Amino acid sequence: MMISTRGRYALRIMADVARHEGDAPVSVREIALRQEISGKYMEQIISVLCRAGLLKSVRGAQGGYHLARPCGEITVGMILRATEGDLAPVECVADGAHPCERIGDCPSHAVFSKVYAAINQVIDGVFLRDLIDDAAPVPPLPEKKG
Amino acid sequence: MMISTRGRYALRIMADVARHEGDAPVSVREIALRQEISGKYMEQIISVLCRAGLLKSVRGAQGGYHLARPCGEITVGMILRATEGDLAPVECVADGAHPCERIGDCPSHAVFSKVYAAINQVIDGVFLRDLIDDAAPVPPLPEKKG
DNA sequence: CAGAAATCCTATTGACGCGGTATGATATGC
DNA sequence: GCATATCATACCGCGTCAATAGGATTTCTG
Repeated sequence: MMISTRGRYALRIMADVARHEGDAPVSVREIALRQEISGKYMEQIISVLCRAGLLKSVRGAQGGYHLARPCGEITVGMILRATEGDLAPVECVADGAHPCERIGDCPSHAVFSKVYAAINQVIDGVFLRDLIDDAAPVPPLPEKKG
Repeated sequence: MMISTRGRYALRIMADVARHEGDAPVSVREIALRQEISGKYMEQIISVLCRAGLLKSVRGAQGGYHLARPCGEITVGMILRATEGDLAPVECVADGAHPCERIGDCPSHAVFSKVYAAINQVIDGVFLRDLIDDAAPVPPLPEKKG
């Protein structure tokens, strides 16, 4: 299990916001209710997603979050990299990596590079749009407000 | 960096043993000298590789390890799974996994399944034989014995 | 048979990240 | 001005990682 809850929650959060996009921003409390994620923990994850330019916030009462870009332009790769960091199987094959000192005598480098490429190909090929299309219809928000 | 030193060391250990296969078994001390890995730590990793049926041990003086099977029959996947566990990106897509309770409403499941499949395809398609063919020629063992 | 050389086994340690909680500051709609 | 939000830190318990340590067991060799 190499993707932690941070990345998994981030996907669910982004999908939730995408599904409920509208005039009103989506608040942490709404998402927490629907997704059953600790609100406080979610704040931290959302903060990362904002800084990564994937969400934008509306402060104050009736505030919340919007997608910063349309869901057809946001990939799973962007979301996971923002929250998990680069998904390289080992450090020395990552994008901006300093090559390890054993390269040249490293039998495994080629394999890890292939793994890295395979992972990226998948996560960069799936968009947020695809996630919400595939998924089940919008679950009802518990009408606690009325 | 989702593959820890255990898995990476395991690959180097297996490659080292494969390269130096012969009548005499390969000892921890030899490997430690060539690969610059802590001998004591290596013992633990090797112990796992033995239990996984990838290495077999020869006990006592002049003992050491042999490949349990020819290097054309050992895949990178076998080695990594033995030392790292299943390389599933999340638990719920692993082979014998109990499906998570949110399946059906989980937008990410399909993506993670694809990632999982892509990883397995790579690591199950590369054999120990390939590793030692690709790599640099056998490095000399420091002649400390003479 | 004694001892050296090796594997085997288990316990311990320090550092670090993960998952979450707590507290408070700041901004804003009503 | 107050409730409702986001924003920013600090903190904590826990498990894993990467070793280290110490000793028990097996076996070749002289």
